[in-house]
Amino acid sequence: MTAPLYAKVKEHILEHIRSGAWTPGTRVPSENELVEHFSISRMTANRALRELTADGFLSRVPGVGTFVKERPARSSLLELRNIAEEIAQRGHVYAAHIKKRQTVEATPALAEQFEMKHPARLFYLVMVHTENGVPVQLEERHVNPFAVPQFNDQDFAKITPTAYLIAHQPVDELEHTVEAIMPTAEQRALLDIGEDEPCLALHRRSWSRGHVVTVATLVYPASRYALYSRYKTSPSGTLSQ
Amino acid sequence: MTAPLYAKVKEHILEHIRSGAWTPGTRVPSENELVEHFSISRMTANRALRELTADGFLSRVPGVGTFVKERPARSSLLELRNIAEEIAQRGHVYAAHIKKRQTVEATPALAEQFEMKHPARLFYLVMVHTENGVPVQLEERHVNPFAVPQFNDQDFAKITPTAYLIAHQPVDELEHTVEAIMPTAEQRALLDIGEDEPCLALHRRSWSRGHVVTVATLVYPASRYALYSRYKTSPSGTLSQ
DNA sequence: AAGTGGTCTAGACCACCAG
DNA sequence: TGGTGGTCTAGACCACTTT
Repeated sequence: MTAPLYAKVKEHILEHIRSGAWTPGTRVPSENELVEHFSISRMTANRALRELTADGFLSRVPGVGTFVKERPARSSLLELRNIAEEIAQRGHVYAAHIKKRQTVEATPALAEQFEMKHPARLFYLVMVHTENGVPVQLEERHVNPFAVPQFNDQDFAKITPTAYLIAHQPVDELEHTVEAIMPTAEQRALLDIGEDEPCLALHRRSWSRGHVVTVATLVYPASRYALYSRYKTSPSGTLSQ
Repeated sequence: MTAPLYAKVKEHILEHIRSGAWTPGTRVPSENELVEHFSISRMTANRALRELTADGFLSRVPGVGTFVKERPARSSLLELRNIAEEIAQRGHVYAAHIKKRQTVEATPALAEQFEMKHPARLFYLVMVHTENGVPVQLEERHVNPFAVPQFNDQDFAKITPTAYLIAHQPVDELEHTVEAIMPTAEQRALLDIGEDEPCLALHRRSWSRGHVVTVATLVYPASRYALYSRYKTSPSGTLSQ
């Protein structure tokens, strides 16, 4: 029932990082110090520190010590990740600001994106996600009300649209397009960036049970965000095309 | 100099998986069997199996055994695609222009990217890929000569660096970072674009057998290229996190 | 009952870095 | 020289599954 010792040690260290008590660069307790403090063997302390290092939270230097790692702002391209959690994982403060929330008539272009035969009404949402008060993502999203009727009733200060959609509709298929753009004046204002800063635009469509559920454009200021992915290929290695 | 015992055990198991001798579902040797076979302690065998499990190669069932994992349906925005084939598929004319081809001393930053303990010499290549005569990709690449000694002898007008590397080194792991940038004057000149055009920069590192083989930056003019992916999720659907 | 993985201990030797 | 991480050993107890 009770968690393994190495897990307790990991959690102890993670709490200090998440709370901000141990900032990047801070030296964390050495293996021997953990042995004393928790009355555990060195192998157990070693496992805790080694796994946190593999997870990217710490970096170790033989003969010197173990330190809290600087965590770059990166997001996985392979997964639908909840930006609120991602920011919280970095120990930073997340906040959401809703800018628009309407029901709109689909334009022909939108109807095509939603694979609709006849134009219909769509939920429309514009919000800005901030990390420590700095805008890092502008989200512009249309949602098919037939797929997720309750979508517009949610409090998106409490649950992000992505999290809500994941929880309520199984994602069967995903489409992503990434491009570099120069933001429009309106986008610049919402993200609070200068005139010459390019942005990354991530366009996402997701399907559930054969129907397009949502079409979203996520705009990231170049100076504040990069998309990241890392993965191991299968041993059989059918990676190349 | 010689590799740690747990690493040797991992490599031993990975070779059987890579070669196809142990297919998904196959039971791998138990900890006690590895203890006998390699004359190691159980903790060392345990570490090897535990790390391979964390890496996604194995799955363990207490009281039953350890098994080769089914390859997860893994698709990516960023598969390794051969740009020459991609352009040919569109029925357009592909051409490559080599701009630089040198052997350079690794800077400290590069040595770190290559996970080298001591700086060493690297192959360095800069080339421009064109579609119907228009530059669409600027490729700046460093290659670890220990991993691919013949790399610099190739004729990259006939085979792209990506295609050559795929053919000669199994890619075990890939890391991608995508960001929006304003190109430098040199990049602008090579890509023949105007002053105000942002670009997409795709940074790629690839590993083979635990070593970094190559570090590449691919720069795409925003007006001429976007990254695209579409895929179905696996039936088990562990997509969201 | 025998085998499996999951965890943990109390030592040990080594290479490395600091003062 | 003492502290650090990196590795390894030879035991141990436990919960669990299979036979």
